[in-house]
Amino acid sequence: MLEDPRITAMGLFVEAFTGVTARLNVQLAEHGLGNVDFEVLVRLSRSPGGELRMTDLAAQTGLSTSGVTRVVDRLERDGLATRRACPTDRRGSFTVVTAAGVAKMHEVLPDHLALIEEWFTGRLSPEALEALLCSLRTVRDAVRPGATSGAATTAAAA
Amino acid sequence: MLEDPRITAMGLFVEAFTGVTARLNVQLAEHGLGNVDFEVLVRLSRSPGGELRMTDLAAQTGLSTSGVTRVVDRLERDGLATRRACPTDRRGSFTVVTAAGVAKMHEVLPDHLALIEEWFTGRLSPEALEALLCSLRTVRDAVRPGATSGAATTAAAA
DNA sequence: AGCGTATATTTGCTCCAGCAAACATCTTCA
DNA sequence: TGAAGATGTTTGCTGGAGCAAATATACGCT
Repeated sequence: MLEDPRITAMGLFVEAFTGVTARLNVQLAEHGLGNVDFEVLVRLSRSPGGELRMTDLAAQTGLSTSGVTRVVDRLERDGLATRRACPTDRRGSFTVVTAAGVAKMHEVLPDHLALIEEWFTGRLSPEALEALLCSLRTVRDAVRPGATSGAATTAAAA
Repeated sequence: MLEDPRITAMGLFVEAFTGVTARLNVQLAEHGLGNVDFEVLVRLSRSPGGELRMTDLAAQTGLSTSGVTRVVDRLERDGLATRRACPTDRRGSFTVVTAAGVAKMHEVLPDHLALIEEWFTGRLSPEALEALLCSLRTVRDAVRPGATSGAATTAAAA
């Protein structure tokens, strides 16, 4: 049972994924960012107005709401984002990426993209990559029903 | 730059992987296991004699050595593994899976395999799965040079 | 208007993992 | 033999993330 092909498949998934992210995290750490912080900044930067509700961030990232609170605390401490009160619902907050946050993205992204290519996308033929992404999309859609944050992602990919 | 296909590809990788592992972790948690604990138990169970050096566990799992110390502490506390002094090198320890540990595996694995199939392997056609695994193997080999723990894994897959 | 429930965010507490230092033992080489 | 350095494991400390409770606000119904 321990040699079941499903275990093997999952093991490969784990090793490939953790291996790639470990490489990327090294670079992010050099810029003083954790992977979570980076993901949040990317999502903010992609959003119209550069802002998102805390709740939406939680849904998109898969963090708990308290997790989001603390990520945004860090970003705010480092001047990369700010909170803005929601005008129509006084319970809510927007997180807004600052100019410094945008600048940080421009500083980090080129190398980041190069690393993704070096360790992931560039290792596969265009056809293999296309097939891989298609399969990953299938799995993602199964496993993350509400993640229509991916709507933007998916649209961009199409 | 934020819409770069490489970002999109990586995003898909992240979402698919974290989505699947989140599903699996729910089940493991029901049995009182963290994903790390489970991985260690699997690797021990697969090894001849059901034992591995702490250092080898660290290399195979990607944990730090102190991380391994504490995982094994937990397993030992729960009776699922034991330490055995290395007879030829008094600095070293083996971690040995106990009968209870093996029993736990037999208790957990069937459902675990079913979940892998439900959320991952079963979502793809056999050809697509084969292609996916091939690509993942390519990436894994690039990104984890020494991970010849995968030797066992790879051999089993072949 | 006013009560009860639902929703958005934060805070307190706890667990888990990494790093660096401590410690024990081994190895090498003079 | 006996130091100096290498290697295997554990320990102290810190930061990050989740859960559940606290807080603030909104909404619905009478």
